[in-house]
Amino acid sequence: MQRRHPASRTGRPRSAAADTAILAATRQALVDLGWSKLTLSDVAVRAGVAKTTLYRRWAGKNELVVDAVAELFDELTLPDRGSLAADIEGVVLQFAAILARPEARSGLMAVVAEATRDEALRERIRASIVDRQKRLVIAGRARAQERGELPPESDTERSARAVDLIFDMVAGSVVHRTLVSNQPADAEWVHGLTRVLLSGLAASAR
Amino acid sequence: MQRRHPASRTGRPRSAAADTAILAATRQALVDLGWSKLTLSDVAVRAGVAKTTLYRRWAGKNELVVDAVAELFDELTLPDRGSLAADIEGVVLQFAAILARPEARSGLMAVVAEATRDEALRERIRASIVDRQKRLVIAGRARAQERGELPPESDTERSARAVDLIFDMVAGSVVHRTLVSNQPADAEWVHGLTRVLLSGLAASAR
DNA sequence: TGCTTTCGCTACGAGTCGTAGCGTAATGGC
DNA sequence: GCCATTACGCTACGACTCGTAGCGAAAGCA
Repeated sequence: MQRRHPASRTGRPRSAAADTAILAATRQALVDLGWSKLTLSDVAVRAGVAKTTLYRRWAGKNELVVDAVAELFDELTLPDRGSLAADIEGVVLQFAAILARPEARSGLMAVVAEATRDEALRERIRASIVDRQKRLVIAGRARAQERGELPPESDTERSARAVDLIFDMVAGSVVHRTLVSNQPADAEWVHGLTRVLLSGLAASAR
Repeated sequence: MQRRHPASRTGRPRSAAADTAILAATRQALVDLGWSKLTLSDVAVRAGVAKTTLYRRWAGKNELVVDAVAELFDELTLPDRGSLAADIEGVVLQFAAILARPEARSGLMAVVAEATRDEALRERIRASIVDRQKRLVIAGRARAQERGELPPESDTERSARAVDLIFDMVAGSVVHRTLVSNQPADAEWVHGLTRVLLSGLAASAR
């Protein structure tokens, strides 16, 4: 994840177990305390390591929480349910389930907020969360094109723009529903979202 | 905005000019310092009031920034451009312009993040920002139904769900595009968003 | 002129931050 | 086995911010 000396072969190696414990402790602290009251001292105690060890590995609270939250989204998979609509509903429901967890809710928005004034942090978020999960949109789109549900797209630039748009729409809608409107992204809501996404407002209203 | 004694007629009245100055100073501090480095002491100096005055009027940083940011969104209007698509594009571009301003970027996401662990703050955000702007969706939908672009809806509950869904999709998409993907919600992007919103993915891809 | 509330100012204890310094532990090279 | 190197645990520290208390002065209203 963060190798400063790619070929550092001498000296005592960093404890991999400490990484795991620290990231887990960070998530638990997010659950118990939330972003604003989370302190690195507290995380260190929970993880059973010294506070200085945290500062040796991460630049600060922002970077630590990004890494801790990023792991949450790695469990996302794209199920094959036979149709584009069903595939979308499946992955969106997984995404919603993650966002329902308190460590994701309080952590994700906070680092995004911090990132508005920190270019390096933005890049870290994009690399370890956003781009990492964009694979789902790409795979789903390709599968739908194979099925004939979406027309094939030869222009790679147009294709990239479409993927970006879909990702912003899907992720943005679920995040806004969950964190701003503060209402559950349950099966019924996801069904409505999928219908609008595929057929548009006029058609989905019948 | 926050009248503790609705009929307090005696004593020295609170300075309305101070409110204006404090909220403006808060926005400027968000521009200069961002959320995390913004302190109430600093805002007090900028506004030319004592720090204690701030604590007499607002419970803390969260509530102050919500009020300061909420004013930004009051300038939103729904232009009548003749078609639903054009109306949507118009209001979304306004929304994007506000979100491009640094005081909105750093303030909005931060208070939303804080609100994940603060029910009262969630309610304050919902009342002074979300529900307040939902009027735009309701008005735009009604106008489209008059034009015949959308079928009329008699069931009020279904109608409310539709409004909520549209609001989450539009606001969420723009916020995600602007703050997470960190790319401009320009005319071309908004055009693509509107097309998917109205016609769906399959149709919009042609 | 009194009564009431707000305002500006100062001072304060409590808590957090990030770092420096030091001795110890765990590797790989020789 | 010994040494160079790096990571670790621990303590202590100055700097900073927080939110509040206490006071006298100011600005309204009767």
